[in-house]
Amino acid sequence: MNLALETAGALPLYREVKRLLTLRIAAHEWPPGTPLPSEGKLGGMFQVSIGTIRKAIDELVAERIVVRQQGRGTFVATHNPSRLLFHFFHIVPRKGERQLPRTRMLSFRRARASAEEAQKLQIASGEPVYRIRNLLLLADRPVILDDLVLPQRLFPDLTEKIFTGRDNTIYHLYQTRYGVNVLRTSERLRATIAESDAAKLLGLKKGAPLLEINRVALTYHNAPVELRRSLVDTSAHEYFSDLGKAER
Amino acid sequence: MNLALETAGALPLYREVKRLLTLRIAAHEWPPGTPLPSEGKLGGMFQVSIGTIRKAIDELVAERIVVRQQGRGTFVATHNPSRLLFHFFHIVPRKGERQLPRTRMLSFRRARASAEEAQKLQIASGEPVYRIRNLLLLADRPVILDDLVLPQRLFPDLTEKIFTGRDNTIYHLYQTRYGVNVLRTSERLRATIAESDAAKLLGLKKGAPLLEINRVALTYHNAPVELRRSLVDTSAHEYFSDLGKAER
DNA sequence: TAGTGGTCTAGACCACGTG
DNA sequence: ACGTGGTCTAGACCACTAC
Repeated sequence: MNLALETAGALPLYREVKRLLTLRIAAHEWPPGTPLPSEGKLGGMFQVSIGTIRKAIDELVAERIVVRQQGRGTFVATHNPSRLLFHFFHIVPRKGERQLPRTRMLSFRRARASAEEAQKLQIASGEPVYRIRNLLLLADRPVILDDLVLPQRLFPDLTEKIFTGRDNTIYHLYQTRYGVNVLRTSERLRATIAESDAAKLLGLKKGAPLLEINRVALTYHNAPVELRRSLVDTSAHEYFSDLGKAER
Repeated sequence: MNLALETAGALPLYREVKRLLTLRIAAHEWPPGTPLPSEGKLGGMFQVSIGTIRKAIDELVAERIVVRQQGRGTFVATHNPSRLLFHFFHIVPRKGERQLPRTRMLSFRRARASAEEAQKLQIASGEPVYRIRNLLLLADRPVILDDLVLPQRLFPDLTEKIFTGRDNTIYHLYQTRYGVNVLRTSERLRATIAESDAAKLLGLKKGAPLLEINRVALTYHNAPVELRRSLVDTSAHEYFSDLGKAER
């Protein structure tokens, strides 16, 4: 009964429902933290059975776009500290419990995207970007040096003050102030050697080994929204990767 | 209608079906590569509806224990090269297509598990293990130095000859000869510095940066079956991690 | 043509959270 | 008590594979 849908071209009904739901979530019709209409109501809206709605939402749950809570409803995912800790922050102590870092901004500049950055961010070469350098502390010791590149277009009025003033995570800021919801990341890691400036900031000798992480953060429809290069002192911490648990 | 199941203790029916299927797969009732009975037949065997069977198999598919093929059947997963390449081998060229490595064994020894190894492998300290050192080549150049630790109990008659003689991947050998099916891995990464022996084997200067990967390979019920420490020359290669696509 | 998995429906009942 | 998601069922039809 795809009365209201029809637009589909050989796409299974539940995929079409999923596509429409994702579009409306991305358009902030239901902002992060708010509940979707109940499954029954969605079935009425789209003129499909509740089973089809459930199958569509099943996939949104698997992609962490929404979160189900029995007895309460289905909610658009938000950037709370625990989500950040488990899905986006992979640096853990070699011994002991994982913890969230404190951030200290070192610099905030406006610049233009290099050809390589533009390609990775899927913007035009030379488009305005922010370049931000942060030092991340774990247990009050500097462990990570982050260099971020953000398209100015996505974060129009971002200032050093706004960035520093937040009392929550960076991705929470992107989400609440700019409606940019980071859903997943793609990372490439390699070993490198501390240059003099990184060594100084991390309290290491020049030539010490560092873990370099090049990250692209992605939002709905896998659109890139942030580049991040992290240099990590792995003398007391590690990068944790629990792959294959159930990806797609 | 849980006539034949009953054993469940507040466990949803489809989870109980999944548990029983996993047990029987792990017991090699249906070896890797063979099809399960059809969904209809399984429904009859367990006295549940086909929808419940499908939900159980859905989760087995998500965990890559089985693979569905429309029109053919549902098959127990096997270690073919493409599966290895995409799920278990994360080293990719910084530029260019990913490729499978060639392996050259450097040493094969029988030894006893250290306390730390025993703990990670969930065996008794001092239990017999194999220690194997391999050099992995990509595009005919040495890139990875692997040190493996395997419990002898799981691989009773393993010899250097068997290990070297295989013309397939290591995990394929575990599976076909010993019925040990590696399903997922848990890895911890850090940056380190090449010692003299590693440097020599990888064709690097002593003190060059290396990516160190400590892996635990897991089979059904998350039982550990192999420890592996890899040292990777990341001057021309990287570790690729596409996290958050849809894990659980 | 027969058998397999893939989609979709409709309805019953359970478990949980809130008032 | 009510509304939410969670489980389970039964049956129809479609799409693909093999013979």
